[in-house]
Amino acid sequence: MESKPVINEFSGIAAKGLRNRYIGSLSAADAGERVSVCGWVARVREHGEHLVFVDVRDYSGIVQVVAHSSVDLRSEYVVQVAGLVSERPEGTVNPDLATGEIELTDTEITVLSAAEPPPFAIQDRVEVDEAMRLKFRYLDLRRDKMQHHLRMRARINSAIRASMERQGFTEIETPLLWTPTPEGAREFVVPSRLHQGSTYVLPQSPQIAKQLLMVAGFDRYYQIARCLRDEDLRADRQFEFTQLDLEASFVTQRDIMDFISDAVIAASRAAGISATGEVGEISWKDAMDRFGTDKPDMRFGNELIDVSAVFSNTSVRALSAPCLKALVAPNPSSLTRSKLDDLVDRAKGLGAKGLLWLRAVAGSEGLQFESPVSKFFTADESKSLMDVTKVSEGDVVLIVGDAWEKACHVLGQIRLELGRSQGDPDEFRFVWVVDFPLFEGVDEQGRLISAHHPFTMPNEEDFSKLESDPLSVRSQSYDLVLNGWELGSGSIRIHRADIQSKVFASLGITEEEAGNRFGFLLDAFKYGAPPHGGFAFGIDRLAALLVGEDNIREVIAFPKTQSGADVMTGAPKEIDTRIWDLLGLSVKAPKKYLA
RNA sequence: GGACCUGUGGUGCAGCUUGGAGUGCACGUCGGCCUGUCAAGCCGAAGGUCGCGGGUUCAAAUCCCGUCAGGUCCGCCA
Repeated sequence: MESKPVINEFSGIAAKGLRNRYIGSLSAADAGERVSVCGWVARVREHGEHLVFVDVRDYSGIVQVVAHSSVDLRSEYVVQVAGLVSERPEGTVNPDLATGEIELTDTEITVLSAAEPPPFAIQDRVEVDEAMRLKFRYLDLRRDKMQHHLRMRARINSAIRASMERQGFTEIETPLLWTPTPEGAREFVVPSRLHQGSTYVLPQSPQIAKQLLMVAGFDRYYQIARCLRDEDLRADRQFEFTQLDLEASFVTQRDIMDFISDAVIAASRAAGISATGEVGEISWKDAMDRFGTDKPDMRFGNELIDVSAVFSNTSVRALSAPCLKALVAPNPSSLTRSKLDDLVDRAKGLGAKGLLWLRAVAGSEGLQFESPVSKFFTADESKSLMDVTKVSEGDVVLIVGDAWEKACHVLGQIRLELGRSQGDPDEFRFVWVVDFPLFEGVDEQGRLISAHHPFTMPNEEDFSKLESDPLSVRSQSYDLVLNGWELGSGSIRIHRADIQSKVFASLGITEEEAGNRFGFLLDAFKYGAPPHGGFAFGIDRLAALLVGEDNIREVIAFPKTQSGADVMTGAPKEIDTRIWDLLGLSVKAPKKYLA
């Protein structure tokens, strides 16, 4: 994508010291003025010793500097150039350059710092291996694209802060050295020197701290917070990430959703995206039914269709399943036999027993299905399948039969795979996913598992089912999704001891266990806890999507590789035995040296 | 823990299917020429542990096994 420089409004006056202008601010209107700029040599074009062009770059732009004697300048030298802004001679204007109407003449060039040839060209158009980019991140970041992305991210942050402040939120910092909680994601452990054998952990989120702030009476708290999770990395996941974290008291779910919607729309505007429209809304059940995922990409259709009823009396074994989901594939002509076989493998890889495909072709008696299984269909089944899927000639229908959630999930993944190219990269479809189940299932010991966390308030209409039918209880929790990426989630919290006890009981958490794990929070709730709820969304993800990237590394200055290494610093590194001693720890032989 | 893709002068790539001398392209670097270029142009030169280790073979960048690094995904993760 094209990256335009993000020039802060005050650029023009901010230039001081060794320069009085930013390069991108120069234009024909400045002709005749002597200016001083600083930057890096982007390119030297020497036409003999009497005419040399030097392109000098700062983050805001590039300008052509003219010299009439040989210069000892190479790429990436850091220079200060004093010169006269001059309109270019007739016929030499460069329309591809923002400063293409002018050049600096009568110049005095000072080398502030010489530079070795860089290991790769500092140009957007040069693709560089990821490991190389990360090893020389300071050079990678010098490129226009990365300059643009990080400066845009700063603007997004700023817009989010402004939105929060406008809505009456107070920014409060919470500890990085937190207490271990035997919950969910793996925590980064920080051994204590003063309390040997004990540790702090780095927070996975400020969840508990912000609820305590509610008890404390800070009724609208927010923080742009670093969070850390020791889980395997992905394109949208780093160990460290940044969230807009907020919590508010005396509010409903709707209030929280409005606060957040305001912030993300403001962030989008800051990123130059105006056409976001309203934030949509869909229930979790609908999202699963129609898109096969709780984070639907709603930029394109091809929704899943329930065809269970069509084959309720089928003799085909593959179709005898609790739930049958169908998808009319986009671009059916591209689905060759081998592509279809790949899809079958993909479906199996996702845990499905199989994937049936049927192609609608013109036959002697109108449209008919062509497929390895279609001959086992009754005429009624064929007809009814055509009706419900609304196929026309050439279409391919894909069917997965399984338990409801599995069938939805598998076909939802296939939908994404086939439809991804249909999503308009310039469209931003924010959507709230609401009415999540309170429990996502049961563990090996038959205990219910929290879908969000154990303080999530059940939907009031479902209170009565907590004991009788807990899996059908909906929670007051909500996710924000953008173009198929989960940006974040939140919930209204339980602030009443009686409801909390019931939920703990459902989760198989005893009073004693609850006390051990969350004692200080439960204690706090005894002293007057306001009804409260909150939300947190990933700014890395939001920023990546808003600048058109599909990997959050592109909006993080110094990210880790997928194996969690920093190839620039070499972290993580083994440390000296003395440091372990100081912490009262010893280390077994590193795993890689064990047989 | 698992699946797949990638690794070849400083950079990006081709070569690998079907083994035959480190072969090729573009950029960069170094030297020379060049007074209006802007991814300047022209001429010339230097630059290689084909990620690493092992195997097969008369012969391996190429085939096989292992391993390391980077990436995408599953598991994991809100």
